[in-house]
Amino acid sequence: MDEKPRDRVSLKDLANHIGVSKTLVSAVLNGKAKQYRISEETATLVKRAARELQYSPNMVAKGLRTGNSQLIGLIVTDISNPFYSTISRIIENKTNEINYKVIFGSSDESLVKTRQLIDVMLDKGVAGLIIVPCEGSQGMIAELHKKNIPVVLIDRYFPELEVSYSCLNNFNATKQATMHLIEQGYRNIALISYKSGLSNIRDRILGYKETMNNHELGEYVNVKSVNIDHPLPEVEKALDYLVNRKNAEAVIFITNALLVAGLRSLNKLNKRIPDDVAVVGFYGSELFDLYYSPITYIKQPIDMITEEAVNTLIDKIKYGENRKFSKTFIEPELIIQHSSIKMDNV
Amino acid sequence: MDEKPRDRVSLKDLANHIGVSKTLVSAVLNGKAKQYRISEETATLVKRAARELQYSPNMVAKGLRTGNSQLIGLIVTDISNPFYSTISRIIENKTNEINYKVIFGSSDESLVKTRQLIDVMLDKGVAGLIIVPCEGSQGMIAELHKKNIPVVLIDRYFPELEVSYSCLNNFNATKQATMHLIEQGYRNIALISYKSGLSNIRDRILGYKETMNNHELGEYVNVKSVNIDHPLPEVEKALDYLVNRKNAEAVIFITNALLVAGLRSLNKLNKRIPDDVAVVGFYGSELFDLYYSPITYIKQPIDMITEEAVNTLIDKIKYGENRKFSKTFIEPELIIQHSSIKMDNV
DNA sequence: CTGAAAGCGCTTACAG
DNA sequence: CTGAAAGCGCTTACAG
Repeated sequence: MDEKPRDRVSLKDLANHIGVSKTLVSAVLNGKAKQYRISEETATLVKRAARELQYSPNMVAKGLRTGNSQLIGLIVTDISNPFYSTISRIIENKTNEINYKVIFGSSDESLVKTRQLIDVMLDKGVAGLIIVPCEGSQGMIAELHKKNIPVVLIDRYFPELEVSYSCLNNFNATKQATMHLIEQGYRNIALISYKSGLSNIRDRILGYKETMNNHELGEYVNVKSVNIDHPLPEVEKALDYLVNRKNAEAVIFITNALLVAGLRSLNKLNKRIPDDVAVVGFYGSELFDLYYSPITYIKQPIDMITEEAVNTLIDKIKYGENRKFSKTFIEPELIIQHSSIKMDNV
Repeated sequence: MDEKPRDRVSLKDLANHIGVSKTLVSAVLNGKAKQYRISEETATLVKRAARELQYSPNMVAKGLRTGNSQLIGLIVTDISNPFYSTISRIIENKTNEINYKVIFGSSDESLVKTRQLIDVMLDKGVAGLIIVPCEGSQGMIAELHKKNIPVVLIDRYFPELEVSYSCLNNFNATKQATMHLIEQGYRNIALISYKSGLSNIRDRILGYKETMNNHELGEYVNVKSVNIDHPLPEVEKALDYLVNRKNAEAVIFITNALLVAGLRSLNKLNKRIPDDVAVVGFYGSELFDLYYSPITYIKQPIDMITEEAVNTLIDKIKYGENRKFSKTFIEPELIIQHSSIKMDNV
């Protein structure tokens, strides 16, 4: 109950200690000594005292006065998901360079949570936001943009919005994967996806479909979309149907979680990879390299995607270029391993 | 360059709009209407206006005035590490309930970075800190505690410090693992560890050694400690030595990263699990269940460890109980799978 | 070259 | 029941 004060020394303390005004100290410490034509000696005096008394400015007060909080808000789907925690780490590194800190929140794909997160982050005075937008959040995003709050989307975008974003080229991702399987000699190629209207999912499906059609394999196009919350049972059912009934020779899983569910299911169905069915995954843990059949997967250059997003946001914050609309698609890379190699060819 | 103002309505705006004082509005909105004996009608009037004008308080200003930032600082080793990102998520959930946000930082086991992170977090006015302390950081931690800043350690602790912490019972973790292997009939059991003086590593080694000694297997005690930065080559060398030269029948890997390196190495050395060598891991990804020999591992109840840490911190913040010293060890759980079963027994 | 004053948006004694 | 005033720790015109 008795909260002892944390005896930090304030600007005032420091000024009193030296016997000058707060204005002076503030100017010196903010590197404006020259601009204010403050004498060398006074400046060094102030700097030394600041060091000796271990003065460090109260950023809250500074933020209130200048309107600059040096804080960035990050809203992801779930920080405990390795993909998003990797993004977080890269954002941390990039923003640390310019002395910003990031506060984060997980939306769990919920509109309500997204709204709450945006609100409190704004209340905390974030200078800008990096958001992995959930389905149906275009209204909120547009609103932010209209209020002239710096915001950039990552991982997903809304084509109808002129809000900057940085994403994987998801269309090319599944195009590459499908091409690779076709080149291997597979014809009956299926794809397992989520029920979702998000841009990344949509583009991944599109890349697959168009590639199939362009190779006159339209008759084999087969997309099974499962529930995002508990994919396992539905993935199992879908695979049973695709492999046992439709004779699918290869399956593309368009997220990491779907791949995990897929591998479990294929084991259960007693299907060997790639002998019974070839597999291509997405993103992927290094652990898939240790699998009995190392998994071919689409690699996302997360660092490039994220760095682009951060750079864009910083530009907006620093130069107020919120009207500048930048869209970035980073190209994927297909890592070919054992799981997608047609054994007949070997 | 022309930064448009973000036209948020302030307390003053709101007060002027209704035609009352800021004091009044502030009191009502903070639920102190009764305390200040403000009439029902005025109160409802204020509340309605607040809603209509979409007033939301500037937490920065509020924080400056009250000294309460509603911000918690979290310092982990690396936010992109799944173990720490899971911790982050749990902290997020717990703190959201009481309207706190968390700002995070990764120390990379570096004292310099830890120091920097602590400093800026303090500058940002965090109400308290949750820290995974790196080796040699006891000085900084002690300093924080002396300054009466609420801090609780997680995952690791310093026995010489009276600073609250919440950790796994690491001693029992390896004790359980070792016991299990002994019960299976293994005698020549080795352990692979990091070169580190951190409490969690130390306790894990201790649990193994004591258990071995208590079963008169002291002659087999064999701890190989590798460099934390690039474990793979050293793990491979260690395993070659342990298995091929010392005839180790079972190996305990005391972190997730070591296990991954271990599995890679055993593949390379053409050793089958558990036929040639039994394996027990730590923490563990769900992907290990999919391995050709599903891995036995020590499970950390991360949620319990983390929730305890958060609760402790919140108590300190709310009730100023920084003198209360709480140490918590959460018991591990051994998940027994295929990799540690002695085939002779089957 | 240096300082007094106002103000960022709040809360909190205090007065009436 | 309500409001004027001071102050949290800063920065920034402005005056000298």
